[in-house]
Amino acid sequence: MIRDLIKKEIEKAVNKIYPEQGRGIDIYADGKFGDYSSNIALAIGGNPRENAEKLKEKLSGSKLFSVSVAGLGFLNFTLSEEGMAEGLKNLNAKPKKYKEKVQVEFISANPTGELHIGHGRSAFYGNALANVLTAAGYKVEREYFINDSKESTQIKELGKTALGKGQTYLTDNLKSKISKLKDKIKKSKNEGKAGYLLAKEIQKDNQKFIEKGLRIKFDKWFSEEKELRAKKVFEKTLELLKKKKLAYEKEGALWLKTSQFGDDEDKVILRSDGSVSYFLSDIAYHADKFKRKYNKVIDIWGADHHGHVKRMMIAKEMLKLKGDLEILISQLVTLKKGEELQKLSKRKGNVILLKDLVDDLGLDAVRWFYLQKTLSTHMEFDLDLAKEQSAKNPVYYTQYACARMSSILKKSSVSSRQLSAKKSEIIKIKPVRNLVVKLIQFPEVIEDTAKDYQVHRLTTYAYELANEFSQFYRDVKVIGSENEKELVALVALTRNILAKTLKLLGISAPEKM
RNA sequence: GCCCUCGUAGCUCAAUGGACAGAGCAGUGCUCUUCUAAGGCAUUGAUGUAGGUUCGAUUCCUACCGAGGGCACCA
Repeated sequence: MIRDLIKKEIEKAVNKIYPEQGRGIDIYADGKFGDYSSNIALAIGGNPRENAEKLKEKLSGSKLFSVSVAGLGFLNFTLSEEGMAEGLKNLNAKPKKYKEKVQVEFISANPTGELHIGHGRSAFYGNALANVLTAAGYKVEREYFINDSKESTQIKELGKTALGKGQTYLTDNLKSKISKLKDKIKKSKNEGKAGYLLAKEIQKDNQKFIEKGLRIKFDKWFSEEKELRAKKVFEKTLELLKKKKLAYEKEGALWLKTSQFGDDEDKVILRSDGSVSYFLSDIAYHADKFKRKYNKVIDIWGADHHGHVKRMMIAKEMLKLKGDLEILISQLVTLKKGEELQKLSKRKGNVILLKDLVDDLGLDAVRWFYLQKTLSTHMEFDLDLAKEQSAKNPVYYTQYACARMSSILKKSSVSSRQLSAKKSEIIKIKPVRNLVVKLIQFPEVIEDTAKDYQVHRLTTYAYELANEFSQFYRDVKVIGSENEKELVALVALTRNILAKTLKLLGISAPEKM
């Protein structure tokens, strides 16, 4: 990565001039003042401007860039042709491979109904994050947890509804499922069993929607009933906790001493009727996950579960589970009351289904709509607004650029070859240079995003790349140019990188629009 | 009451403690005999309030105000 190479050179210079200076080098791509900038001279202490001048002198021998000092003492780097050639070479290099196994668990919606707009966030984000981690070289597994234990309260509630003893979760859709399963439900002896039967059907539909409708593939669909309850993982986990003397009985229930580890109060793991609480189930689930030897487990939870994060971390500590656990909180999507929503609320109990949104706006637009925002943004969801925005969604601008590139590639009769910035005439053209600089940033974007999980950076990058291309498109005629061969190679490369970026987001890169 | 998020332009969102706070949409004014005008150019416009730390704060800390969420033997 060109950024790393510059960083190394800066480090060398700093170590020589300021050997006592131990801190890390800050460098960032910033098109405003140079291709890359660093504020290291400000961080060293003393006179920043003088520091910068000294560093500049040391760095000015580099083949990769030229340096200038600006403002308070910022170092600005402008890539040379050799520097750009180096950057382009990196684009074709095989990505690093890490041994680390990472699991991303997301959506995990209860099998009691269809996915709504809140689930969309976790769905698209989790999928894109898993894609980015894969691209960064990690071994990634995607998992979906199905809360289908016959013992769980909600499955029992669902069972009651199935048996005609309740109304919970009842929708038209559910009614027809119940009538289809009528005979089987009759035979089931209790609410848990009836609920489980029904949950299986609901889950089947949800899985189909996720795979076909949302185009998200999971490596494992983890059934709480089959993998935990039936295999007695709950009991085993309980034994372990008891052995560690972390559980005690009170008022007929079994409690976990979480307060000893910093929680506000202890929590129930076994209810007085002997059933397993959600907390114990989750502890058992995470014990199972870490037994599968992931170096890192990433959970994406809704904000309504955030209070549970601390407890989960405590439980992990108690069981001394090996590996990192990161729990990301996806802020809730709240509904804005509008005319459109009033209508929907009558029909569907104030819930907008993700399926309806995708049907209305199209998968690509919906994906972009969600992925543009950080996970921590409080989204206020207004269907009218979403509809209005989808028509003007920057995703179309980005895709349009793809279509234009395809069109050029189709029309040109020269065969493209690999692009090199060295010995190249076209790199002297400003819009070409700008485009190349943006292309070079691609691996950096992947690296940064794999590190901080800010997936929305990719939408920004895709848009910026499309924007650079649009300016190039306006100013540089490819077909018929004396440099057509090189320009075609540049367009092909740009298309490749833009399509890759979109693919990571789960968005299509159309040939024409 | 306690805890967690979040308050940025008219609207929806960006911004590793750094330079002049960026985009899109909306508004205003230009621009189509063009490799796709779903385009391009210009322009108006913002950090909730009050302090603190720092050479430098949208970012970190404190208080307040406002929005959402959580404080179960629900998940």
